[in-house]
Parts: sequence; C-alpha cells; structure tokens
Amino acid sequence: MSETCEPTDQYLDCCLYFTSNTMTRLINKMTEEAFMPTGLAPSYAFLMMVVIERESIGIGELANILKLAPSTVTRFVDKLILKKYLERSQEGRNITVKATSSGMGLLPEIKASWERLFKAYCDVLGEEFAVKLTADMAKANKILECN
Amino acid sequence: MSETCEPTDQYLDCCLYFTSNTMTRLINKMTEEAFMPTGLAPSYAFLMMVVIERESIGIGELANILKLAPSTVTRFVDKLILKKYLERSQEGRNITVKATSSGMGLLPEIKASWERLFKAYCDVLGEEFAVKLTADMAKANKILECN
DNA sequence: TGCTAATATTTGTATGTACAAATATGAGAA
DNA sequence: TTCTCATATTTGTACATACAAATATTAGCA
Repeated sequence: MSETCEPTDQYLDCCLYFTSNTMTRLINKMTEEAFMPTGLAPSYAFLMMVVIERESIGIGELANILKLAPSTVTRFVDKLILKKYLERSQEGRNITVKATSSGMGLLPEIKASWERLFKAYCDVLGEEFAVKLTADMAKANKILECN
Repeated sequence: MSETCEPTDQYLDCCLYFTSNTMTRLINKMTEEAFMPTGLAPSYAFLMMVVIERESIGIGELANILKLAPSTVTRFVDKLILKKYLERSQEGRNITVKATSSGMGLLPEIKASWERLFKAYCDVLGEEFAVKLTADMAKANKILECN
C-alpha cells in the first residue's frame, strides 16, 4: 500500500515551524536534483553565483547575503578552493574571495539549473502561486531577521 | 554601523529554495528559544507530542507524520529512550513506541511552548499574515510531497 | 614605534538530518 | 515445517550548519 499524498495529522500543518522545515526538506531535494549537472550542492552553487556577481567579496558580506553564519561560509569557501573554483586574496586589509576562471566557467550551468528549478516547482505549484508564496516568505523573512 | 534589516541582494528572494531555507533557519532559532523550558530540541518535542497523542505508534508512521526519514526517527527515539521519555515495545508483529509516565509529564510544558512560539511569530508577523502563510506553505507541501 | 581595542575569520565541536546498506521480522509458497 | 520474499527498522557514514572560543589583523592612540 504505497503512500500517495495521504492526509496526515492536520494540526502540525498549522505550525510555521513545522511547515517551514517540511518545505525546506522537499524543496531541497528538488533543488539538489536540478543542480546535479553543476556538480555542486545548491548552497555552494549559490555562493558561487554571489561571488561571481560581486567579483570579489569578503566572508562577512557573503554570510550576510546568503543568510548563513560566517563559519559556515568559511567551510564552504574552503571546499570550493579545494575544487579550484575560488581563491582567497588578501586585499589591503580585508580577506576577499574571488572565482577562478574554472569557477567562472560554472556560471552558465548554474544559471541553467536555477531556471530548471524554478520551472520545476512552478510546474507543480502553478507559477502564480509559487511566485506569490516566495514573495510572502521573503517578506516574512525580512521581518523575522530583525528578531 | 550594525546591520539592522538592511536590504540585501533581492534576486535571491525570488527563489523558493532560498527563501525556504532562510525561513527555516530563522524560525528554528525562534522555536528553539520557545521550547527551551521543555529541555528538548523542537523536533524531539514534536515527536513526543505525536507519540503521546497516538498512545502507541510505529517508527514508519511516525516518520510519515513528521515528514522525516525513518532513520532519523530511529535516532530521535533512541535518544528519547535514553532520557526515559519513551519506551519501545514489541507488539505482535510491529515495534511500537510509547511514552513513559515521565514522558507524558512533558506534555503541558510542550504545549505551552508551542503556544508561546505561535504567539511569538504572530507578534512580529501579524496573526492574519502568519496563519495565511502557514496555510499556503502547508498547501504547497502537500503538492510537493507527491513529487 | 609599540600597545590596546575592535573587528573579521577560522577552528573545535556538536547536532540534525539523510541515503544506502545491513539486518530483522513476519507471511506465503512448497 | 522450511525457504524465500516483502517490509520495517537500524546502522554506517556523510554533510550542512551553527555556536562559542581562539586567532589574526587593522586602526587608533600614546
């Protein structure tokens, strides 16, 4: 008896903590699939995108943009350096990070994957609903960020 | 100089993967605080709630309700057994889990924490928005679950 | 020029969570 | 009754992520 969309305990669905965690697991799986061709986990791909867009950027600002802890960014950067996609450079007072040319080479595939992801969830959720939901969540995040 | 709600790169906010992960981190922090008095991490508290409500339940069904992988449920249950809040019982063919009396004793505090959490995010987001958002996310989850 | 405070980054360590492989358990066929 | 299959659970392992403590680096001051 496989489980196809059966209704489970409704009361958990009224909790933002629960729905948010559940959604993250579901969307993460979808995103990992979409980003498979890049050879990178989605968080790494996002980091690459931001670095490339900014040319050169410090750990702290990266953490701010990606909403990750600086220590997490450090670990990600370390791994991306191992893969030769990034390099650290000491620019004057600040340590900054920039993409190598092989890192830059990833950008088209990353962008394509990102679009594939968007299409994938719009296909099931309907574009209008998906876009609205995403905007609402971004709005909520902006409020929640301020503690 | 501190960073109070400054606007960051907008384009990430159009991505459901990004907004969902960000929201999960924010709401998880809030939830951990709210559940502090229970002495349990939120996921454990939720598991306890479901077990108590069902009296006795198998790992698989628990995984289904909580939307977690069965292996994850096994680990959680192991830890809750160590803390003497749960016990495993072999009922006929199936292994089931039920709360000990000390586990049951947690319920009021868990419920109180859950209400505190609800109040906390309604306070900042506004109850109407929060409830609507949660419902929309639950709706999206139901669709995404069916792959 | 050297000292101290402020800030940025990294490291140590812990936790949640998953997947895949291993294992156990019960059910049906021979 | 024994064998094999299906299903449920656990174990091995790996990764993202965080917090707090340690470290480095710069800036301002004496």
